Amino acid sequence: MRYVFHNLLNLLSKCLYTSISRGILQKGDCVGSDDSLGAYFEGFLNKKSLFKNKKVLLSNYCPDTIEYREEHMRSVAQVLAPVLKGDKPSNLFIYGKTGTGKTLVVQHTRAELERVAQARSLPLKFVYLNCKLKRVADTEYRLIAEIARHLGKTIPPTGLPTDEVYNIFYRALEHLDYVLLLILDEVDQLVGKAGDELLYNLTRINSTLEHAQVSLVGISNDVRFIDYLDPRVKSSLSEEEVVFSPYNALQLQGILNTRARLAFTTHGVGEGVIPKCAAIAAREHGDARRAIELLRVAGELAERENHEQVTLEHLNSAEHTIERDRVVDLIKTQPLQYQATLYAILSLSERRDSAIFTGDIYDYYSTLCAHTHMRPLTQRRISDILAEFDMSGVITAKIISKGRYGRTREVSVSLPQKTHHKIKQLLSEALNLS
DNA sequence: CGAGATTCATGTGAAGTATACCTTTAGGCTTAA
DNA sequence: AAGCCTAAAGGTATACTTCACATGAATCTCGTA
Repeated sequence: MRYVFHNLLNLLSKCLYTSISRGILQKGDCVGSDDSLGAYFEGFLNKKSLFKNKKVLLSNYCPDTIEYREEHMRSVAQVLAPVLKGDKPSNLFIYGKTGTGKTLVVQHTRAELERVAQARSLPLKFVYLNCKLKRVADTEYRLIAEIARHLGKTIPPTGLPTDEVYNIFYRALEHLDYVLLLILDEVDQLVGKAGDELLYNLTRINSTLEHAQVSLVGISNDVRFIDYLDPRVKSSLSEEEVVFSPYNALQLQGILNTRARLAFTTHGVGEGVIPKCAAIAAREHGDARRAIELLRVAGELAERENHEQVTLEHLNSAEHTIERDRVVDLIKTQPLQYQATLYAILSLSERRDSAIFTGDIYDYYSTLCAHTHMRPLTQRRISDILAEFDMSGVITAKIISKGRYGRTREVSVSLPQKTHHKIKQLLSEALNLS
């Protein structure tokens, strides 16, 4: 009971936070005294909005048709279709860089299947999980527990033996008597942390189940990921494969145009904004999600400044805001010790131009801990934390040997200067530094 | 001069520990017959 | 006697620590030309 409550609280604070970072509530938005507040709201309501329908530009929006992905849709649908006849479809594996429409295509197919299945009351159940989410689905126990929760079981966050969780999961499945389609987004992250035994277990489930059937849909950003797997897992997981290639600038433009038409008022978007937006995203390996986000943030900026149109300037400032928001989101949710480590790295990196090594970071971190009366973690642990930051892309760490002078990680921050400052400030607040 | 040994600072794996949480069980208390 | 509550016992996952060994190129050493 207590942890249910806890989860709820967590969820609430997350919601609040995301609305702030998305610019729905702006920290600086408050106006003068209470008297003027009413007037402000009136004005806000009367103000003509640039947006016709902003939802279209949010990252969780699912369009009716997905442009330039018809073939992929068809392949995915082909693989999953047998589910409608109550057969177990082949396991499916999907690769592609971020923002190439993988998740979108899968979600879309899933929604369609669900619709058809519901209309004919077919025994079909989907579970979609993003394995990257920290403290949700990043270990074997948590993943299985999370799936079981989707099947209507309550599982404590810790305390049960893992086999027991498996058993609960099996029983829930048998009970359901369904075909279960398990969609694991960003599996590479999971396997990196929890090993591939977990996937092996999942692929083997069917042989122990009598009534229910499970099919896996794995989604990965890393194309080489499949090579690291145990051959047994590899062969059964990728019975079918679909590869998503990045969008080119022209396609991005097409996508943006469609969305913009839905989202903005007729003359809401200025000349050349969309091509520029597409160009920026194409430069970053054709990430459509970013392109759309960019457009949205630019629109929000324009609106806040009471502009009639989104202009190129808005686009430019949006580019900075976005990168920051992404990293801020990531960092805000990190545990305190991680934040302290990152703060140490940032401080060191602005203090000097030469490379930073693990030892320096640890020294700085230690004094930082002494300052804030935190119990410092050991160097061993910091080493692991650095490796994790490297994985998530906030820093770049390369293990180098300095010969006589030992072996270490050569760390550099992969953030633009402007972001760098903001983040550091944010961290110093979080750490209660003055 | 060059091959091999040495060295340093830290990477990395394995095992151990603390903490938070779970279920089960046993004992004590209350209640109703 | 049955039912309920509580605390203790016994168990697990996770984050972290401790211990011990692995790494790999710059540097040192020493034999040789």
